[in-house]
Amino acid sequence: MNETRWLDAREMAAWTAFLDASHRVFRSVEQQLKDDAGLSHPQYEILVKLGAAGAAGIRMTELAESLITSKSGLTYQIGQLEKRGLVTRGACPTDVRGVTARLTESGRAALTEAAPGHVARVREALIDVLDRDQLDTLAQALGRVSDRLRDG
Amino acid sequence: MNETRWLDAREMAAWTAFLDASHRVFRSVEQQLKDDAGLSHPQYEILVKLGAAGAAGIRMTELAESLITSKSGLTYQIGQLEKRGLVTRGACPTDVRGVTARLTESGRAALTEAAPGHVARVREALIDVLDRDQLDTLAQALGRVSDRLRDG
DNA sequence: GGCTGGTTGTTCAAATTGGAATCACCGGCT
DNA sequence: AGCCGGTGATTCCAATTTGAACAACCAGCC
Repeated sequence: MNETRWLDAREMAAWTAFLDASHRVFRSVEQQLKDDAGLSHPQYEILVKLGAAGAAGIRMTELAESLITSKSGLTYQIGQLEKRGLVTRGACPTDVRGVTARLTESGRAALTEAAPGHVARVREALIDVLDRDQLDTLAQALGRVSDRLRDG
Repeated sequence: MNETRWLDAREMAAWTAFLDASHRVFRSVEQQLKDDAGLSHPQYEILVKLGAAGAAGIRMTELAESLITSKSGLTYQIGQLEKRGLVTRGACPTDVRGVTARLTESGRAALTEAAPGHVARVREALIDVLDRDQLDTLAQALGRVSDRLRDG
């Protein structure tokens, strides 16, 4: 049983800033999307991924992993979006069990409509607050963090 | 209506890394706490704040703000922790309406027990993955982001 | 062919969350 | 003292989240 290596001032500052900023940024983004587009952030992210996937759509499991959410949670949200006509479910060509989600025309329109306000808020909350070097360091550092956790 | 300033590659990289790392780090931390201490991350954060507050305790509203959560959510979680005997509610000396939450002995013990494993996971997921400069930049950049959102 | 371990997506129950409504109280003002 | 807008905390409700259980199916191997 090793002795605990507590966080020093520098490390604690980084951790609390990360915690605090994450909570605040997500809260801010959530608010904007809800108010201006009637979408939750998870829902918006689904639309973005589906938008990028094109006509072929994406498998549920793959989508869940890319969104870093649970499969059951995704099933629920896709259900919600399907009810609103923004998304359709289709059979997967290569696997009978598989389900592919696709954006409808209406869904693509909703995304197009929601995107500008969302980007503006992301700039306001995070991007435009940082300078070029900070952006690069952030991308590199947190990219590394993500990669480690994805593999580990 | 201004034209939308979309995110360029650098900005998009920072945003997606931030999104991705946040989801993954929180998920990892949540998992560790649940498995090893039977606490959710929000609950652990409550214990930490109460631990820092000492015998005087903290007012509910102040605690909610410092945790960046809703008041109703905090009421619920404090209720859960109270059931387990980790926290007590007391009257506020200066305001009859006020409620101050305090850590019990048992709560302090639970915190002491949970802390090492939690810190280890935070290191593993975030801190030890970064070098000194990255930590400093992260703290400075995200600190700035937090401050802006807190005031705005 | 038939078995077996792993995968896919959904369903289920339980826990959590946030916002609106509510009730009691504070503090300044008349 | 009495009024009034604002604050503190809880309650209530609807929406969401997660993991476990489940049923159907894939793929490699005997």
